Amino acid sequence: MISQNIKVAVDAVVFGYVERQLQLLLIKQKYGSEKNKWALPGGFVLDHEDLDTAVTRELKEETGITLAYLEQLYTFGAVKRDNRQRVVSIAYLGLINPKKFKLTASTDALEVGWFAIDALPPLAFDHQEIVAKGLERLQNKISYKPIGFELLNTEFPFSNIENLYQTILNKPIDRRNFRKKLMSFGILEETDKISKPESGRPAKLFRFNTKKYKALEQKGFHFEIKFA
Amino acid sequence: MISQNIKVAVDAVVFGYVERQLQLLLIKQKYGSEKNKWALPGGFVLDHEDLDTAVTRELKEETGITLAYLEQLYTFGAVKRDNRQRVVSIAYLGLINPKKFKLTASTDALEVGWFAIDALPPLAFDHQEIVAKGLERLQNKISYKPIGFELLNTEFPFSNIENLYQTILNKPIDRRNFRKKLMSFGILEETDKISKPESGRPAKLFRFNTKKYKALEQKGFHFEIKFA
DNA sequence: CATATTTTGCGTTTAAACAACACAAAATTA
DNA sequence: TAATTTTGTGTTGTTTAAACGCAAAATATG
Repeated sequence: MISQNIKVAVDAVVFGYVERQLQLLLIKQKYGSEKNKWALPGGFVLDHEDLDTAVTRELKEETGITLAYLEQLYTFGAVKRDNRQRVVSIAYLGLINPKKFKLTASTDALEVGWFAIDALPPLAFDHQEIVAKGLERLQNKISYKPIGFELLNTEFPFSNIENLYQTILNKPIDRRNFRKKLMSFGILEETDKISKPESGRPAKLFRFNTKKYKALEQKGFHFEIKFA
Repeated sequence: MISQNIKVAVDAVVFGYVERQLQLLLIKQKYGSEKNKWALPGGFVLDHEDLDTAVTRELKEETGITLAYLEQLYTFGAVKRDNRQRVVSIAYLGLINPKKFKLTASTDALEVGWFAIDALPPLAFDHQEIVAKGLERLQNKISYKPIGFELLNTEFPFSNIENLYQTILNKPIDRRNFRKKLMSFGILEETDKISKPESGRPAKLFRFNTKKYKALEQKGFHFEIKFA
């Protein structure tokens, strides 16, 4: 067998959405050459664990969070991306509603925090590039997969999903056409509850019906939202 | 630093298109537990080389081929995907016109060959899964990126690209609508040459204008072909 | 208490894109 | 000379997208 000296790591680009802001989960490095810099949660893969298991474990350890949505993003393997040694990192994209977990820094991390995506601190290694890739994936994917709901409460006023799309895509969309289109899919069900907003008129609460979506998908249905 | 015993490899899912058939490039393993089984070209990454460099090198070494198109596909890292030891493999998707290279097996490969995608031999490791992922990516991507041309000659009759789409998507498409749509983009230019078919009427030869496409893309143009 | 403000919740009209479909002309083969 | 294969256009009805306007329900304001 060949002799090879490459380490394998995983990193997670985890997005949250709070108060009309897209946020990114970061930790402050405790050790290493990039000590005290903010970085993506992640770490080395154990010999006996699968890649997604490794991300899940690291996230739990470093931030206390368990994701609602996780998918492999891209693998970063440039020779000099880490100056200490050769590290190939498999990046994952994760989504979570930040309200569902309290952040708890621990083992490898001094601090943990949510940062507005458009006001990130300087990041360690090539993590800026990884985040860019993650954001790009998210922006593309919400147009053809209903993953945006992972970022919201189970029950939400329609304006929430509408604002979420505008925030993530960073452009205005027509409320009326958006609502018509989304409702036409039949994957949102109306609850009998009403929101109590801080200002303005109360709104019906909706719920994303995962079962219905899966069933439709099975029948060849293809979620897709286009924007003017 | 953590002690870790994982090897990093790359594998290539390389597609070719010949005579209305989608083909896959395979090599017959010379060594190892999967000796004499067919497998994807690939191998271990050297400590000092980037991932895409590694794929390119391995492909050249094992098959003599240099790709026209290459993109990262997905990373496969299940603990037991290789029974000898832990190997994480970054898979790449490649496209080439098989006519452009003569296959030359060498160092690590007993034989090299093109196989019709719907008549593959049993594959080593989890390579079947990797191929499935590659095919899925190809099928999706030709709908929104003009990568199909990488599989054709520089100059080709229109029916070639039309048949290519039907073959890859494995379903019939309406010739008239397809042609109208594709021509409307203005990224195909007509040459003054005429094909000499083996049967039927001669046809104008077209050429994909990469420059024009890149320019349009810059201006926000989005290649997309939908099918009835 | 009346009025302004915010936000919700529809609905219409026009333009563009898609889907479905037919037939004649240019070559080769029989 | 006729049959076969393949090319190369159209047209029309249907669906979807784009661009709009406005009234009602609540809260905030003076």
